[in-house]
Amino acid sequence: MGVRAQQKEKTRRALVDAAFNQLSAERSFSSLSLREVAREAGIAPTSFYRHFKDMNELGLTMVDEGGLTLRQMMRKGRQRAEAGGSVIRISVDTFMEVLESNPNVFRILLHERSGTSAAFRAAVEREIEHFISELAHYTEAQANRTPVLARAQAEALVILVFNAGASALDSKRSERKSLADQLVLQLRMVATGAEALQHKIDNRA
Amino acid sequence: MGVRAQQKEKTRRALVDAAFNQLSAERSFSSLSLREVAREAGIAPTSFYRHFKDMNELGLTMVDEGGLTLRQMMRKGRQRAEAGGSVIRISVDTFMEVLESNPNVFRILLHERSGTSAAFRAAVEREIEHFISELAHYTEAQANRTPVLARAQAEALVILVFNAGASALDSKRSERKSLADQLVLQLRMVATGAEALQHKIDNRA
DNA sequence: TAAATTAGCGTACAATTGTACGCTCAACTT
DNA sequence: AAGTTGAGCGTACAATTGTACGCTAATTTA
Repeated sequence: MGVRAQQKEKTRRALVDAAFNQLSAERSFSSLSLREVAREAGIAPTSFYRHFKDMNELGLTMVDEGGLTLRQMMRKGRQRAEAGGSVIRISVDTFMEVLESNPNVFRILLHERSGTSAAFRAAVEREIEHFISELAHYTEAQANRTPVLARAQAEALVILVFNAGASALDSKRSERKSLADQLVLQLRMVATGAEALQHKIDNRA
Repeated sequence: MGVRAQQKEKTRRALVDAAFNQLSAERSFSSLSLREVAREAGIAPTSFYRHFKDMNELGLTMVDEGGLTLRQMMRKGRQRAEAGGSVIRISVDTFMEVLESNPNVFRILLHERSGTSAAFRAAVEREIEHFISELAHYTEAQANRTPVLARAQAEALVILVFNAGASALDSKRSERKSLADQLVLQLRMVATGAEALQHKIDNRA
């Protein structure tokens, strides 16, 4: 890569990083301004357009990147689980760790999921869909579920995890432990229920 | 109530209604401007302050009102259920109807739940808490659950319903049916799972 | 009836925003 | 070596925003 392209990439990263940096519990993506982001990235407002068509394009990039980051971290966690132990427990724990180290990555997904841009909502949904189908395939094979059931179960699990994540963002570390416990209980509930429903179907056949 | 107070109340309503009106899939509360709301309500921007300290106060009012509306409609639906039939199925159906007739009421709750104002998030959480505890008490009595279990179950149910509501807002009517079916399946999953976990506890004792 | 209150208005202002336009100059291509 | 490209800049402008301030006129209170 030439010197020029390298520098451009660097600036682009600075923009993305600046935007992620400005996210917080009090600041959503849609409240960021092009000028502020450019300022923090150290370039003139108008130079922003050399990298993104508009703020939306930046945002969608962030969603994609964020989803990828999250999935990678969760996958790493799952490898840890293969050494033995409850998959549910370990997954919840890694999730909570990810949340702690990358709150803004999770924040943008969480917020834009119910945001005002259809494109954003779709992008987030796509990311979540990755989680769901990964999980669905896992349970379909592992627990011998009907595809429909596996899908419904996986979706429920992911939703519950995301929801707990949202609560966790708003709570002190001391409260997070019981939050995680409650989440584990709920996930077991779903897993057990799916198991039972599956048996009912199997016996009927 | 005097003529004066009556007129004031009327204007206040106009403001709240105007704000609800301006909500849409593309427009969240935080993107509304004081001026626009005042314009639609037919008053001067500065007159807004005669009714609310600022936009936040308006928004919190809307969340409270919205939560109340939702609960009332759901309660009405539950009465219908008492005539017989699956509680889950009927609740899901009424929920979907509520969603169709009052999308913006649901929208503000959904959006501000993961919004940028701690006060808003807390207000929404309070409203959701109403749903959860109502439901928890119901199952605790009805199905003889441990309080902890009843609580976890109720929370899971509500979360899943809310989540499906969010999806429903984004889908055409034709897709809503299968969405409702999937939701029912998930709710049964949780109910069945809770039942099983409860038995496990009971037998251990 | 006289005095006090107050909903609503109009004017005004400082901030901030997105972005159009044209320039520069370093990097790249031929 | 000569010519082209394009990242980044500075200036400029029109919109829109929240809100301070003081007035009017109708209702309420005394």
